[in-house]
Amino acid sequence: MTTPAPKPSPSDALREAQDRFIAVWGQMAGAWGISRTMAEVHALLYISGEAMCTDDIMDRLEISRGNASMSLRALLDWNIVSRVTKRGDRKEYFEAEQDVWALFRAIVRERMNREVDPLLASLHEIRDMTAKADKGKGDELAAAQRERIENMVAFFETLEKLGQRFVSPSGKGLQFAATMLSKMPEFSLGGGSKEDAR
Amino acid sequence: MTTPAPKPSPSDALREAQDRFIAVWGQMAGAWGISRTMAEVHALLYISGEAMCTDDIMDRLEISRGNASMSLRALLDWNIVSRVTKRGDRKEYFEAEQDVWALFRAIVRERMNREVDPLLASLHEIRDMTAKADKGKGDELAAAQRERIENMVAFFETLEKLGQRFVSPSGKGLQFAATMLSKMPEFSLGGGSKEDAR
DNA sequence: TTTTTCTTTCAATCATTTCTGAAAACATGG
DNA sequence: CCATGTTTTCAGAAATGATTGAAAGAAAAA
Repeated sequence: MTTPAPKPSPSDALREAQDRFIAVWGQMAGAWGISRTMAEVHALLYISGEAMCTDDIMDRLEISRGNASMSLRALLDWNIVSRVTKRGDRKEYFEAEQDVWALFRAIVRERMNREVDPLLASLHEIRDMTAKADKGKGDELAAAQRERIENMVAFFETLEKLGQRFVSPSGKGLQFAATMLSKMPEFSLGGGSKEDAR
Repeated sequence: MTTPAPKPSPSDALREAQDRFIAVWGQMAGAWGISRTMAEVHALLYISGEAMCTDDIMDRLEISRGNASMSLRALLDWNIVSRVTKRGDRKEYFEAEQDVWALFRAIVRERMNREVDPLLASLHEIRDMTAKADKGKGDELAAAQRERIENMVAFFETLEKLGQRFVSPSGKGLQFAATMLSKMPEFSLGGGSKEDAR
């Protein structure tokens, strides 16, 4: 026999739950900024918890070899999935990060690099362009526009720093802070006089 | 003369900066989960700081009337842009929220409603499916899968609560916390023994 | 080296999303 | 009521993005 100890296959109920999970995760693809299939591959690897090879994935998700290969490659780029090799087996296997917080740290890290950093760079340039126009002469419009950009820059600089915190090794600290913050019953800081729920 | 006090038009430099801003913001569209044009319309309204009518926007962005109308409607749905009317003018004008933090609170609010809430609902169902399969008998696979979903659920419940905080009127508090957190030189909480950068 | 097994690439195809433009709907003033 | 100015809708066109499949590339085994 070729498979002396075949991996135990999940019961039907389990597999059905997996399928739901994969579908749901696939729908969120847009939110993570990745393609549907990529998300589905990740979902499969995460929920099954085991290392799978390209063919396993192709079969289970009914996608082409090319698609599977490209999706896996992209997931590797995102540092969300890693390669593993099995002794005496030529194929490559893939497994997903199992720590949920680590997973989201990786996602945040990538999105910071791909989106926030370039945005911030552009915003700085735009601020300089506007500031130049504002130079000296009291141009109402220029001054106001400059302020609007300034505000935007300030926001993203805060976001950037927060992101770095979350992503860095001390990110565990932020994780802790987030958990606390989400659990605390209520708190108020500084200014609020009358607060009304919208 | 029909326009006795025409609005002062921005200098070329200013307008060029606006164009850059619009383009950059348009590229971020994917990140906010809206279409490119929608983002550009918002960018234009934000950076110009003034209320504009549909034709102004069509002309400036070179888009069709239909597109402008649909984008504006969507921006209104997101509570990111509001209608204003000018006395003695039949047209409708639109202006963007100018408070950057309020803008992002609105975005977070929408995304929570559209994405996180449904996801969490599905996740709960999936957890129950898996839990049922795990019922009683000590099925290794089921137990492990159940735990993976449990972790995911826990993460999104934390996210959900954090989001509610940020979005709620007391969100100003979180804004404050975020600003502090991003400025603080360094801090450590709880466990960290040896932390290493990856 | 040659064969075998597995992986990657990419042009063509397919699917989805976005945009247009013209028509319909709506509103206001005469 | 009609005329006029304005906004919305929506079927089809265009653009963009995802997927396939077959061929080329790599790497190990024979």
